[in-house]
Amino acid sequence: MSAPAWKKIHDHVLAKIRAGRWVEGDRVPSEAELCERFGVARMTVGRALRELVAAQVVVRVKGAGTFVAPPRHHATVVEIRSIADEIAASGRRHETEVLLLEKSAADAALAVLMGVKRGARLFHSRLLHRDDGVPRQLEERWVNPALAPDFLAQDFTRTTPNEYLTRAAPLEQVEYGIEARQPDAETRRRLAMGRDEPCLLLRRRTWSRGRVASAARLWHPGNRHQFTGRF
Amino acid sequence: MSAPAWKKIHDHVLAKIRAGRWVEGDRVPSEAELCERFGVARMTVGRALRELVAAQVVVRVKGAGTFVAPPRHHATVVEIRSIADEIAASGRRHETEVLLLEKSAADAALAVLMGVKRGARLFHSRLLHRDDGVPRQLEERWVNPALAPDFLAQDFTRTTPNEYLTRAAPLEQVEYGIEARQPDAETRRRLAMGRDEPCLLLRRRTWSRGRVASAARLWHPGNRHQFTGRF
DNA sequence: GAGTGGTCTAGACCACAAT
DNA sequence: TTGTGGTCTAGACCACTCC
Repeated sequence: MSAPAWKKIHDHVLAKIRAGRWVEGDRVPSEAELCERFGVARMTVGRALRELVAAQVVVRVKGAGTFVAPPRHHATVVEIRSIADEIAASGRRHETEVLLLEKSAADAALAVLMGVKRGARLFHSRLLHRDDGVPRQLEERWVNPALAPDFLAQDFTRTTPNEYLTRAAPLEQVEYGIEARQPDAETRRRLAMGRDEPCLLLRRRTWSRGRVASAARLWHPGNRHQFTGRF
Repeated sequence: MSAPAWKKIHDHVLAKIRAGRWVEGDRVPSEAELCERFGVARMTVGRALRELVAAQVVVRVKGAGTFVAPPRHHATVVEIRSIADEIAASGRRHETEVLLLEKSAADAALAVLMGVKRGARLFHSRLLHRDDGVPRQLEERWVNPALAPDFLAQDFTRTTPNEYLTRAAPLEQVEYGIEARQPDAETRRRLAMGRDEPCLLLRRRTWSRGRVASAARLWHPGNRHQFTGRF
């Protein structure tokens, strides 16, 4: 029925700080003081305070004490799931049309993007994702054959590049950018977009074993797609 | 010099899982087994495993055991910092121009957005953020006076609404959406944008003490702004 | 030197799951 | 019934900070 002792201490300290009774830089009672105040062992108090450190509510300095941390950085964290997951989670039907799946050679720009030599062989795919039949994402992707040799053999109407690459090349690092862009005529046509409608573009590069595994551009119709969430 | 015992156990288990030696659903050795294996007390093993739970690497079931968690959802996580922080972090100069700072009354749409009655009093601001003199963000914001009564008295050339609101109304929940949009003529002019250039729009609502504290629309020129990052 | 946090031990009692 | 994790105690040693 009742909460664990460490949780009570945790909540007690958190409440004081949230209520503004203790503010940034103030010293929080020491472990010894809290032990006496709550009648518990030091390990129990330690656990409570460790959880507050993890939550960035306090900072602890060995030999000095425990202090209220600066108010948390007020950043918005946006989680972008794969289009297939997102559509499936909404209970709608996800379909993929493979527009292109081929070998290609790196031109100057691609060579820089993929970290390979000019003329190096790359895999290249262009997929159209539909949501209950409505175009929702045009995915253009280049893949390093050394890291994902079976890329061209995948059936992307049944799996997604994302899923295959996650299995084939363990993810080490991701770089991304979100922009608003006017699409070219081909993209506009594929996504069935109106004349002045802009695209929401997500660029993403992934690294595996120290090399660029994949570079993708995900184009979304501006009036039919948003990256959303709450927390 | 040497890492704490709990950290060694933590890393040992993590390495096994990362290497694929133990996969989703596999049973991880019990606390008792790890105690013997590493020659430590149970509390020490417990701490190692608790950290792995926090990292969503394992799940623990009382009475049953510790198991490898499903591989983490392969989503892209985008962190959007406040424009002032972002510019300052780049070592450039951030300036704010206050275009508007006033009381207003909620129309039908705003009443729904802010969760107040039609005609209720709201605070309204429109700020232009510049990056070394170049317009980078047009911020339009409505604020619930009950939660941030001193909003109109702030000097937003010195602080930001974000900073003030963080102090005044402790953040409970955030809802956001990112879209690509054509700006209206006024926005295009303020952001010094070209004719066909789209905007990257971030909408955000924040809750405090169970009520909507603030609703904002942050407009960014599509060719001068991206949400970027890597991890 | 006194106070503080970081870590660790060797027990213990409990709730719960599998058998 | 046995094994599991969740919690807790009453000590301990150490490294560090502040005075």
